Amino acid sequence: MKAFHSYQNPSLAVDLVVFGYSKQQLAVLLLNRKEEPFKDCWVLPGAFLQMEERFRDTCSRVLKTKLGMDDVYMEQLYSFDEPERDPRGRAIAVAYYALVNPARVAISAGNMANDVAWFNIKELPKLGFDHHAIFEIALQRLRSKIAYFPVGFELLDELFTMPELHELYECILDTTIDRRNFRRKILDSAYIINTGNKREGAQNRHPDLYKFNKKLKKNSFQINV
Amino acid sequence: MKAFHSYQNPSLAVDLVVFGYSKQQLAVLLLNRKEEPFKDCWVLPGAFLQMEERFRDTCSRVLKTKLGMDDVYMEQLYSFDEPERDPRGRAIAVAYYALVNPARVAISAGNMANDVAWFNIKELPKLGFDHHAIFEIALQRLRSKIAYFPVGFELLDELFTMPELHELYECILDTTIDRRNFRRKILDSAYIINTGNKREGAQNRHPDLYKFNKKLKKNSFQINV
DNA sequence: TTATCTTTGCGTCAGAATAACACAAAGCTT
DNA sequence: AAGCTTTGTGTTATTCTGACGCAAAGATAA
Repeated sequence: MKAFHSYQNPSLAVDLVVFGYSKQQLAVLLLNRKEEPFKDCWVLPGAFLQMEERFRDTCSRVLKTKLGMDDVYMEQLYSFDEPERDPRGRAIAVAYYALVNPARVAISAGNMANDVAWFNIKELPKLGFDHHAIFEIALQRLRSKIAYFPVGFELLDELFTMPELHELYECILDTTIDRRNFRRKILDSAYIINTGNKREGAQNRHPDLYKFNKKLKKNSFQINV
Repeated sequence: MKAFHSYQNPSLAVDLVVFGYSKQQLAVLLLNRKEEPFKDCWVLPGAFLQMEERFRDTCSRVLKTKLGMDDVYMEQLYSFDEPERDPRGRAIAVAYYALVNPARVAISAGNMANDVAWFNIKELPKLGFDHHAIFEIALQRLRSKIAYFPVGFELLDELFTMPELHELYECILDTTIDRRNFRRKILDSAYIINTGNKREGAQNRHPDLYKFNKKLKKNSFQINV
């Protein structure tokens, strides 16, 4: 990262909006910057592209170093090019969003201290650079995507119950959805499969455990908001 | 464009998929390359980012020089980073798609000769670089977008008839749509306004002339394929 | 002028999809 | 065993959709 300013071409970085769902809350992973500019500000994790590295590889590298994670679902979001977005000079950012299950993530001890943290999306701090705009677009994309395509299970355990999936949707879409109508739509789409087992130790009636159906019957459904 | 290879950062270009609709055909604008690599191949128009230039500005510059056009509807599509996509070296392309009304376009005389041309999307030549992949993604995006959001009028004259809009949809979605059901859906969405005038000189019954409604009642509709 | 044809505008109707809601079974607590 | 909460499974009224009929407007030809 020695020559940040290339005189010919803008610098090229990847910024990541990492969503995690835990305890009925949607959270995003932020990093506390230790350098100027935006020292001590919270920002999205990111990195400059290395030679011969693809966007996806850069993302994986960040996820591995910051979170110790492999095999994360991610999708390209948008490329940001406002000339003033980085006070150091012209910098292009290709934004990706990722979905992870925080339960499976071991944030490395070194970072755990206080420079990496999950924030509830409704209680975000002020973010450095243009990262708030990036976050907003990511949230918007996640919301529209989850309404018609099965990405929700990326945020849940391998086995999950119908109420858990239902709560996830209500949380992400920030609305109430009729439990019974939701159930019908999801089951009709064959997006999930009933394993026949039940979640033991639940509070009252033990709900059925489902898993994601890798071969979808329909390739889409529609949860209206 | 002197230093194509920046040793630190990949070169950064914009590629444009320009769609035009004319004579009941959807066409895309291609350029015949005069230099290596891919000399004499058809490619998407594009340009390298200049200092302090934003993606959108680069697009406008290309549209202005190649087509003599201003004020074109465009939208960012995706950023391409395959290391092998440009044989000269690492090159990132930010792809945009644009919608124009060819009737309003005067391709400048110099280019008109034989290096810029419209191609029906069903009769595309072999394209240089990874431009076929870019085109495919653009077409896919246009199709999904037009099915739920009013972008079609960008391809038509300011005043248009219901049969014209209907044909546009059938052409882009590459399917047949019941004329009467289409009419109902579009009118229900309040996406267009009946001007009260009729297209004179039409073959038989003179159809009503509509215009785009800038203040939409509903912000979406759904034309199913 | 009248008959005929094509195109366009408007309406109907059966079936599907949806929203709102009732109810019972399963598992806790007392 | 009674009462509570949670979960699974209906039911019903309404809306939406797809398939289609029909008449008005304009052109053409007898």
